[in-house]
Amino acid sequence: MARPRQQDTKQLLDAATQLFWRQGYAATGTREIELALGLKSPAIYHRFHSKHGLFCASLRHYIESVIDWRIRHYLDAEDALTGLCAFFESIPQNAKRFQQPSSCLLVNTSLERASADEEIQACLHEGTHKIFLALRSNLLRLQAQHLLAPNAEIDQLADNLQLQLFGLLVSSRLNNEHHSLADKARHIIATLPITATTGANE
Amino acid sequence: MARPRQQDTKQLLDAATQLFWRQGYAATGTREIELALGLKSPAIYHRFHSKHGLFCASLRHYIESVIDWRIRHYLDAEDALTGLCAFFESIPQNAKRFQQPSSCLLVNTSLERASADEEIQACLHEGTHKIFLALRSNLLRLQAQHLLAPNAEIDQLADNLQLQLFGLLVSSRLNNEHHSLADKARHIIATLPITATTGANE
DNA sequence: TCTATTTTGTATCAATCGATACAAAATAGA
DNA sequence: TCTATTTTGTATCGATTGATACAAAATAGA
Repeated sequence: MARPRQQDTKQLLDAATQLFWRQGYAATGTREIELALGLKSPAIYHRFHSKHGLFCASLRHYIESVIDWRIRHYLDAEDALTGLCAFFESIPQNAKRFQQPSSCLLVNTSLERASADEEIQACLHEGTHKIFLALRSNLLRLQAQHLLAPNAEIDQLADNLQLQLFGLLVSSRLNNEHHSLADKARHIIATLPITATTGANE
Repeated sequence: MARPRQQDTKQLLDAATQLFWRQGYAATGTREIELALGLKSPAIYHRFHSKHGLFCASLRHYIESVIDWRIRHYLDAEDALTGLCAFFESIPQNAKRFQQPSSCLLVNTSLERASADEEIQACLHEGTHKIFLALRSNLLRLQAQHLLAPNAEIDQLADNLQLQLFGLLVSSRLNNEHHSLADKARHIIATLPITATTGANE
């Protein structure tokens, strides 16, 4: 009943997300978006209303693809401890593999837009809360396996792991090599209050 | 021998730094800069050559004013432990006092400009290295006072404290209130490998 | 007082910004 | 085949971007 779309929405959001992730919101112009998406601006505005709308859709897409994948693949992995370690170690690994350290779109956005509107803030809150819950759930599983002290304060610990995660992501964009990213990630894992090591790590 | 300046460079850089700190580089326009500095653009360009030049000067000014002041006032304080605690606690305190959590210009910039030019990268590296050295020096003093385990790996510890500092600054712009900023700061301090408490904290 | 020097404001530049009016293109159902 | 519906491209909008040519303003030294 209508002309078919040349590119489906997923393809478009993949490209837009990459762009915003690398360059930020303000530094990314509409002409550049046209090139990356392979569509002229009227077609883009027809689907997303505005640059702001495209950005919000990209944020949501980032959470549903990148964040959710990382949670499923690492933090929710069958072996909780191995998964948690791999979660942190994947950051220096990715920075090395893809050369260009792209940090995390949520972290980048939260620092770029101090006075961000409510829609963006809601996205950021949703994404970071998902990470917090996944870390928390992972730690609870560790505790159930008696790998974590039974009196450990899981919520505080999860919150602090997220803090260190953010720090690691910031560091990944500074190529401050007094200590390598991998060392930083290793230190985060090494200082976890693990009571015994029956599993994979060390 | 010449017309005197209406505003000295320090005043100008104070204003410009505030602006870039709050809004980032790309989102800050020249008209807005004119208003904040109280000078028309030709006068600004006469002194700083370009927006990029003004930004670099602001970065350096930020390091020499904000960063150096915080190091001197907190990390280099006579009582090393009290100073270190106050250093981390000042972040939630400032976020509360000034309402608008402005994070840190170095952290903001490192995330905004992935492909930043060498001049900016050099500023970022200098600033973050200063912080690292100050943390390291503080920890060495703690160790000399036998407040830290004699076998503690100071360099790794300082690096990790900087990581957590970055995380705290990111969190200060997300008003993620699952745990308050103050709780996060308190947790950082509480997990320091302090061997004894002769001094101020707890 | 006059001149050399520096700082500042007026006015404006081309380029790009985000966004849109409008019509051509491309399909599904009648 | 024709029509209703949706997607896309051409062309372009006014506004704003970073930046500059030029002259007026304001001092110090001669």
